[in-house]
Amino acid sequence: MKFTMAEENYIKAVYHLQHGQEVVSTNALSAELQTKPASVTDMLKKLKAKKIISYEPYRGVKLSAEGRKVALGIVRKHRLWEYFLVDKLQFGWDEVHEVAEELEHISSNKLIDKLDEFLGHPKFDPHGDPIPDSKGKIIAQPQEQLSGALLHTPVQITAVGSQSTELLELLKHKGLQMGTRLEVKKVFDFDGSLELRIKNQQVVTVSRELASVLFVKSL
Amino acid sequence: MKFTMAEENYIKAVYHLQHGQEVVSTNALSAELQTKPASVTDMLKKLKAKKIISYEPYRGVKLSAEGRKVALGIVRKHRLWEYFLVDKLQFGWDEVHEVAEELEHISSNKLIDKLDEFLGHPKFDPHGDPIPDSKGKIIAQPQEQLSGALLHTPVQITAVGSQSTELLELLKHKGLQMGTRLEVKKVFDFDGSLELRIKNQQVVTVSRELASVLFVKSL
DNA sequence: ATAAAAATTTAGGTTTGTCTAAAAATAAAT
DNA sequence: ATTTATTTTTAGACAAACCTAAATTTTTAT
Repeated sequence: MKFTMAEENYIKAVYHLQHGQEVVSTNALSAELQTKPASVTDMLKKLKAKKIISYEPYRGVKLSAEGRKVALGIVRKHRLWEYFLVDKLQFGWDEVHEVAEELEHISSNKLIDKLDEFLGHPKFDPHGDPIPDSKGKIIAQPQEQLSGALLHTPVQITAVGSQSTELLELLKHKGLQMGTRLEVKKVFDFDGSLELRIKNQQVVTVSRELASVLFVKSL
Repeated sequence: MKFTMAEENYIKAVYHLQHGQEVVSTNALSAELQTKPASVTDMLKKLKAKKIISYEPYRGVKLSAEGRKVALGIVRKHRLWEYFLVDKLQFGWDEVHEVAEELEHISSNKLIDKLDEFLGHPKFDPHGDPIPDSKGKIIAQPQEQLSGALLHTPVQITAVGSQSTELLELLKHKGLQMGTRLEVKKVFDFDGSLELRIKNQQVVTVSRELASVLFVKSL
């Protein structure tokens, strides 16, 4: 089955918002896609007719098995293109998201499989998110939040929870990126902020909000 | 100024059809774009309002200076992507056109300039067509038609006049491709067909129609 | 120079994806 | 358990890009 760009964007949005949630609300989609709730309702009807989602009025929406497959295909394209942009074209990891939003809609499967091969079948994109393989298989990462890390224990940043330019700008400013090694020096209970030491050098403070979207693994 | 995909396709079509011609007709665009003449008229009005073309009802259309710049930008993208597909992803030169038709609409200028650099600033695409540089400068190739080549004079294929799958399929079948060396052995006045010897080996016959869309340079 | 043919434009519709405003359903609060 | 607030859906419109059918202009042929 073929999909328009708009349909693909809705499918991808449902996929992302479904993480953890049982169903996704109309308003959540409206916010994610920057459209009005009424427009979301229209599209949900259309996707339901195509059996991509299951949806009952007022009851929220979730992807069907077929829909999940489609979503994983789009996510695969998005992340492979991001890897390409950073690894081959020397883009900064914080400036690839928007371009990949366009590239992910190029339809050729042959293209994406050849790209995958050219890149050496990478397993993670530049933000640390796993790349689904050509069959839609995706490595489930045991995402450990920085906010839950032990004190004085060296960890490494493996993923960030969003690709908003605002977040990426903040990380850049603080000198944090994928693979950065650090340890938590202090936790302030008042506001949940953390004091980190990066590579045994600079000390930076991160807010509770920031710490909750940074994922790490112990070293 | 920004353009929709449909607008870009019209601009590119006018550019291609304008080659040699003073103005381009509505019907020519309709045929090229596989749409009805009435649809073409609608779009011409729109592009005229945007000052991309000059157009008077019933009088045909041509690109404005601005329109030419836009067209060259699209052509540049198309040909760089084709080069990428063949050179990096190992696509056959006859299977890249359709994918490039999609990729040429990706908007990021940074992307295309980085891609250009990554590819080593190629001057010609896999079909032998020149690639405009980032300023819109394009090498005018002195396109010598095979149908006008001298007998028994070694020449090399430098370009093909169209990217239709039909043409590319035929070339593949005959064992002809970019860079193929050959010489014309005989010209049949009856139907304008040519007998060629490829690399001093096989002998193939090509029709007048085919010979007129193959471009060569003397060796 | 007219009549016939071809090309082009106009007029009026359709589909996709969006919107606003109003109605209906669900959830929250007193 | 009502009332109030929030969420969601319906109804009706709009722009983009296409279509068909009919009218108009230009070109070609007699």
